[in-house]
Amino acid sequence: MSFYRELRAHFGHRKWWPADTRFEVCIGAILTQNTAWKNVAKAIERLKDASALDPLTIHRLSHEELADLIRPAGYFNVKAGRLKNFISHLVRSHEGNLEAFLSQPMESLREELLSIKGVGKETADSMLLYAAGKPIFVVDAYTKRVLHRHGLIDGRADYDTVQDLLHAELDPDVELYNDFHAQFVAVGHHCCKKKPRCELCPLRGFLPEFAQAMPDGPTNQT
DNA sequence: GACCAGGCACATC
DNA sequence: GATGTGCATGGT
Repeated sequence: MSFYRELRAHFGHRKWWPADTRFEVCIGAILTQNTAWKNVAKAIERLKDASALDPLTIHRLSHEELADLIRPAGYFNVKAGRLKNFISHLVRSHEGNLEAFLSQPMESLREELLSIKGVGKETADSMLLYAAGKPIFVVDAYTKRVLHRHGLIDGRADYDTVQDLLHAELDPDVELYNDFHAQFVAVGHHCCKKKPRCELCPLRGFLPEFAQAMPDGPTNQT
């Protein structure tokens, strides 16, 4: 869709997610819940420095040790529990083998992820798209804010509504979903933060008239 | 010193 | 089912 083309032309390919391994993507997805990525990066760095960025090592750490390592990411007690929940599930159901866990079909994998306490829709979908390479669109605060600021969704639209809209508009293409979501984050950082429509916004052409055309418009041709 | 940042589970009505 | 609250650090 042209909305994506504008962003892509402005920001270039974003090459997401910022992580070296699939496991790091999963850990980052939990740590970034309601938290600035800068703080998450610090926490991940601390895990790396402690040689603790792998399932079995984290599984063996005490709650206190893990919480202390991820302290910079905030909510460290909550998140230590959530990381433990995720890894306990991985160890119990797949002997700690993340590749095996992620290689199952998307539907059952999503259901399994959502059954883990501390993994909600956004966290599950981030893991599905960016760690497992499944074609599912990640809806986060940036996605909603940018779409809302440009008149494409209602401000109170819930997760499923926004995701359904994107799925209906776009071909189920992992590369597209990957980079498109990253573009939302880029424009969210860049200029969609406080001002509804800033002068520099690469999407400034997409205002109400486009919004009206969106629901049933043929916007998914590349 | 407020206010915000790539959520989620749980309590309450 | 909708709405409110706790969780916490670090940057602006």
